[in-house]
Amino acid sequence: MKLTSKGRYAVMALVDLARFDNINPVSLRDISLRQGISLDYLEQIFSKLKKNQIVKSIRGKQGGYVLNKNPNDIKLTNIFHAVDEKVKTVQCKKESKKGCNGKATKCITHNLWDELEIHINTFFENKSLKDLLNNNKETRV
Amino acid sequence: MKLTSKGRYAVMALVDLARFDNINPVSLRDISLRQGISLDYLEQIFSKLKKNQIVKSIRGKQGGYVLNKNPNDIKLTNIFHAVDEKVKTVQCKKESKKGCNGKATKCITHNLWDELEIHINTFFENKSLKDLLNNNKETRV
DNA sequence: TCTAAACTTGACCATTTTAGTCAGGTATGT
DNA sequence: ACATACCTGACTAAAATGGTCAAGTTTAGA
Repeated sequence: MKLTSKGRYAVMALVDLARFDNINPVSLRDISLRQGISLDYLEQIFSKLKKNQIVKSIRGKQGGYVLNKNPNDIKLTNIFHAVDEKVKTVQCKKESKKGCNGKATKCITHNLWDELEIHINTFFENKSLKDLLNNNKETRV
Repeated sequence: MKLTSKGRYAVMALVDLARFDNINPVSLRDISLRQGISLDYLEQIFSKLKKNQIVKSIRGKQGGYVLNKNPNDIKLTNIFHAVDEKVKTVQCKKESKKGCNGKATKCITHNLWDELEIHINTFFENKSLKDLLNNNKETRV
C-alpha cells in the first residue's frame, strides 16, 4: 500500500502555503518552485482543494491562494478527501453488510481490513496542518 | 492508499489454510474454491510464501501446503513482506538521510510520512494469524 | 507401472491507475 | 493593455495491477 503523490503533494503544498500566506496570497508558481512540483499538476490539485473549501483563490495579478480555515481545523483527512486520496483495504462494497465478492457470507478477513482502515484513518483525523507547522519549526530529525 | 489484492489474498489464504491443516496438507485448489481466488494467482502467491518459510509444500497427490510456523508467530508484517506488499509513503530514498528529491534539504513533510509508515507497520507487527483465527471463531460483526 | 493430483516456474498480457503535460481560456491589479 | 495568475478540460506515456497460459516435475495410490 502506498501513498500517491497527489495526496503527498497536496499536503506539501498546503504546509508551504500556511507558512507564507500571512500577508499576501501565495501563487502556485512560488509553491511549484519551492516544492519542486509541476505547476500544471498543482493547478489540478488546488482546484479540488478549492472545491472543498480548504483554500480560497484570489485571481489576477498579485493573486494566489489563501487558507480558508484555521490550520488547526484542517486535518489530513480533509485534505486527502479533497483530492480523492482514500484509504481502501477491501474490495467488497461497504453497503452490502453481509456478503463479499458475491458470496453469501462475509469474507474471512473482512473485520481485519475494517480495523486497518480505521487505524489509518484515525491517524489522518488526528493530524492537522497546525501540527505539521509546529513540527517543522522544530526541524527535528 | 490501497491494499493490493496480492496482500489481501495472501492473508485470506493463510487464514483458510490455518483452519484446515490440522490433519492433512491443504491443496491450493481447495483454497481457491473456498475463497474464490484464481488458482494460478494463488500459485504465484504461495511460491513467495514458501520462499519466506511461512509455509511448507508437500508435492504429489494428496499433497498441498502446511503452515511452517505457529500461527502466533506469523505476523501480518511477515506475510506482507513475503509477497512484496510494502508500505510506501515517501518517494525519497531512506538511505539519503538528508535531502529528498535531489534537494539539499529534507522535504517539508518528511517526518509526517515516516510517522505514518510507522503507524501502519505497528498494526501489522502486532497482528498474528492466531489473532485472526480467534477473531473469526467469534464471527463478530 | 501408470495416472491423476498437486506443486513449480516463467512468460505473457489486458486493463487501470498514476502522474503528469498541453492548450486553451478568464479575471484583475498596475 | 498587458502581464500575472487562476481556471478547465482533454490528452497521454509509463507503471502497476491482477491476473492468464503453458509447460513442466513430483508423488500417492490403483
